[in-house]
Amino acid sequence: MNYLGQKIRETREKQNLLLRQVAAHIEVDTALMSKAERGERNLNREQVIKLAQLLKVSKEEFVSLWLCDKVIEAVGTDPLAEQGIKKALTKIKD
Amino acid sequence: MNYLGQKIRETREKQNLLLRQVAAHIEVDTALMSKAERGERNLNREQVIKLAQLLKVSKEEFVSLWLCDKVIEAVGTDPLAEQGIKKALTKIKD
DNA sequence: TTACATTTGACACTTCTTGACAAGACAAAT
DNA sequence: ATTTGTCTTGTCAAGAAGTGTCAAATGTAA
Repeated sequence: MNYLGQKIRETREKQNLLLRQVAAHIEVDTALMSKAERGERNLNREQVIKLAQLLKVSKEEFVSLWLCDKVIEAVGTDPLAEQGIKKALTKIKD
Repeated sequence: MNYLGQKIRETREKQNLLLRQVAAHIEVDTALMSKAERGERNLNREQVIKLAQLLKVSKEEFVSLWLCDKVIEAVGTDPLAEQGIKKALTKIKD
């Protein structure tokens, strides 16, 4: 499960781009790109932004999805996940 | 910055407990407990729960603060942090 | 089959985390 | 001024986790 990865794959396929091409654009191996799309590996902020540019999606959308995935990974499957996230949202607004 | 750590310290001091005592309760070094209260080291879920019991605070409060800290750490100081957290909150409700 | 795209597992390498220890800073009391 | 007790800081080694690459395996279409 990985929202950004899904989005990247979906967008990439819509534009008939190969993993190889997308991987080249951020200068990583195709294998890594494959893993990133399936949520097996994480990308860094710079890579996410470059991908947004290549795929002509707003940087904001990709970066916030990327952060979203990080948040979800941080709370895992904890029963109190929702409360934890809510608390973080409240605190961060200061 | 670390909300759970602050809360632990505050509660511990109100009850006149020493770092040493609290540390002993979760079987860690005093130095580590000191760092945990100042957000320099992380505790694990079990330790957080044990501390809640010792300090007579609800487990839910401590665990959700602990998750809150993890979320905030995950998004860092990213300008899109708030959006990322909001997105995660939406997605997690399914 | 052949050709090409993607996935998988293994690997080296680096960075992060963990718990432990010793030494230092600090304050209170004598 | 020295002792005592609490807390903090820096460092260390072992283990865990992350990063990117390669080669082999799998899938897919002509």
